[in-house]
Amino acid sequence: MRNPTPHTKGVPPMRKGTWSVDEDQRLIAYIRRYGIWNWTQMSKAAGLSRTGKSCRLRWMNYLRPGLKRGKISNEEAETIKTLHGVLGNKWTLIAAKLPGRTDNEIKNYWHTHLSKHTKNNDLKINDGLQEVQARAVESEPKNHNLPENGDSSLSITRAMSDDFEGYMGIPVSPQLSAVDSSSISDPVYGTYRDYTIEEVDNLFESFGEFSNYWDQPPLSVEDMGITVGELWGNTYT
DNA sequence: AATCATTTCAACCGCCGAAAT
DNA sequence: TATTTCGGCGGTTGAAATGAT
Repeated sequence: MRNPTPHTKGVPPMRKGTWSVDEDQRLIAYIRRYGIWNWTQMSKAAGLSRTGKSCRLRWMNYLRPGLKRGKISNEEAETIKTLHGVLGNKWTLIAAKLPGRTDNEIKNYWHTHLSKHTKNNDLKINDGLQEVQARAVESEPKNHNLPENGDSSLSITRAMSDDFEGYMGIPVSPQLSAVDSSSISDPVYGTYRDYTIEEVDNLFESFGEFSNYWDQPPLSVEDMGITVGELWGNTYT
């Protein structure tokens, strides 16, 4: 754990740096049990001394189900190179075309493997770029159901991303054409959702044992019944 | 085997827009 | 309406891992 935050008067100290196994277990167990609703409150309820942002980042980039973790394949690298040529540093949009990869992972890969080798690739795809851009602008906003005053630049970027599959022949996973961060599929536990506050309140009311949850100390990791080696069927250190 | 240099990548930061208060 | 909070994004950092000497 590098750079621990010094205690500031009146402000609870927050942990920073590398996540411990215990912290991972707590976050996973909490989300398995209660889902995702408010990262700041979830952190407290799970007994973590982490900011909500830190929890969200850890979950999205490392703990959530469906991440590949392995090396970027040649095919994936080609997709990243090509899409980056069209979209630029739109890491989230590029990641949406690569199943199981995070924007952070792709950004890292770009900087460490590709950024210095892209001059030729940029030239190669430049011919197609203008046509894709023109088509995206022309189709905006009527094909994307945007309000009149919507963010047309973002829509155009999305349109270019969608169109690029057809234009450049890049394979796109069907499930990713409509990636929605509000639902996450887990082969064992089904689908998680981002709950609204109302939904959480209703949930808590409907389950008597949770009605006084906020007054209770967090469950121990043992009570949560999760051990290292069982996390999403993977082992990690 | 020891030391120094380079690379990798997990996690932080600041900024911003949207939603809540 | 103004302010605060939250979460998403892209840029950046620096410890750990890996490679070179």
